[in-house]
Amino acid sequence: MALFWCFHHKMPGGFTIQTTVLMYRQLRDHIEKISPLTDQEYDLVCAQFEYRKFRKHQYLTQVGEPVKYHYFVLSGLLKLVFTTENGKQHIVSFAAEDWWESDFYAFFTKTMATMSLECIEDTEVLCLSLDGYRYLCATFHKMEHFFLEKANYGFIGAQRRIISSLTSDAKERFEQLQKQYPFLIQRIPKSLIAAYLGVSRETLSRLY
Amino acid sequence: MALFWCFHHKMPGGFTIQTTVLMYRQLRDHIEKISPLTDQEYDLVCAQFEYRKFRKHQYLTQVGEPVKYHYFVLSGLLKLVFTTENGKQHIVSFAAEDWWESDFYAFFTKTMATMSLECIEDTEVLCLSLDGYRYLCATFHKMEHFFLEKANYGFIGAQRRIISSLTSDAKERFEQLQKQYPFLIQRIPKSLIAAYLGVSRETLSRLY
DNA sequence: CCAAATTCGTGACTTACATCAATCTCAAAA
DNA sequence: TTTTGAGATTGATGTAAGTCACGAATTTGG
Repeated sequence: MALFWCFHHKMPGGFTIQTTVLMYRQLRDHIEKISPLTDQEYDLVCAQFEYRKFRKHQYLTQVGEPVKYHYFVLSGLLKLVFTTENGKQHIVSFAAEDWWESDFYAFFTKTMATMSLECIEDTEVLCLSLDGYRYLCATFHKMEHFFLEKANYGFIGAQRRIISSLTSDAKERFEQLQKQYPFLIQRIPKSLIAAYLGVSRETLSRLY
Repeated sequence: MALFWCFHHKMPGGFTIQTTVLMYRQLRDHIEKISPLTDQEYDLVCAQFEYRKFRKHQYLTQVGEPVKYHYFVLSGLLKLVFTTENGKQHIVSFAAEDWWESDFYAFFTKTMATMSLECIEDTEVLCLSLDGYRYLCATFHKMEHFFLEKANYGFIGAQRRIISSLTSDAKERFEQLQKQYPFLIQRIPKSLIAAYLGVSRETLSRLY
């Protein structure tokens, strides 16, 4: 039952009983910004998710392995990383609270991951399997609508980033990031910001 | 009635009566690769679209104006262009047959366009208004599913392009484009390819 | 058909950024 | 305390690609 199945999880403050309620509220609030649901509907929605906790530096998915889940981030911070043959890491995106993240191509097509998903901080997520995703979309028109809205805005965001890389130099791209996600600059080592912006950490360091 | 409303359109060969049937089939075939529809359903779907024809160099939407439509390309070729203050044009994407294109942010939020959508060739499109889009999504779960699939793959494609710009130099990006859309290289002036790849036309010219 | 505009290629020079390497700080571990 | 290691900074040098300039080839429109 959705209301009970992560009862054993310990909160930072030592509370246990509140956990599922928090998860419940956070995901529900998030979904209901787009698609309000009845209690019964949300119970069925919630039942498709599995709570998991990861520690800093742990992998949620690794290159070459299947991508079993689409992740909703409850707390913490993730990076989606593409690594080139020469071993250089490039950050495709970050994911903080209330963001969805996965290697989508691998997830949707059931192929092996080409990107790894790793924790920058200790992170709590809700995992949604492909079957669960399909079940939600097929069963609840509202949920398909929700995911469509998310996908549309995800696409728009990705297109913005493409425009940014086409039109702006390193300094401008950094300023745009700083403006859009100021909290990232604080929480993340500069070398990761550089790997996201597509510049070397030395160059980024010289931009101040 | 969906079957009749662009009867007056002239085909290249001089045929007229076939036009609507072709449009009918092309959009229907396209949608039914994802979501099969009954004849009645498709009639209602089709009724939301408006046929239009544009000539090379014409604008479908211009910067600063509202974006009234989401466009489905029947034939021809479009470019979605972002222009910087210094007047340089950057190509956000191309759209050929069976592609969907628009300034999505402006379209969905009813704000003014930040990108222009222009014809590279004479182009036939089917125009879908925001009301039409919402009607289709709200009325037909299948159509919401169709647009979700499109949006997901659109996002994946945009993310691929981001990865390409993070990891590859001009030559590699060109080769990737050539591999993925070989027909574009033939149909489009190299200067536009360059504006898409994010290199100067001189540099692109020297890559061969 | 010719004139005008596009398109493409190439040389000379400049620039933004990468790379390599050496410090420097600071916090956590031993 | 000393040690370690991650992160940030700074300098010297190399290189991919931008910019400016010119001209040839091709396409387009009147």
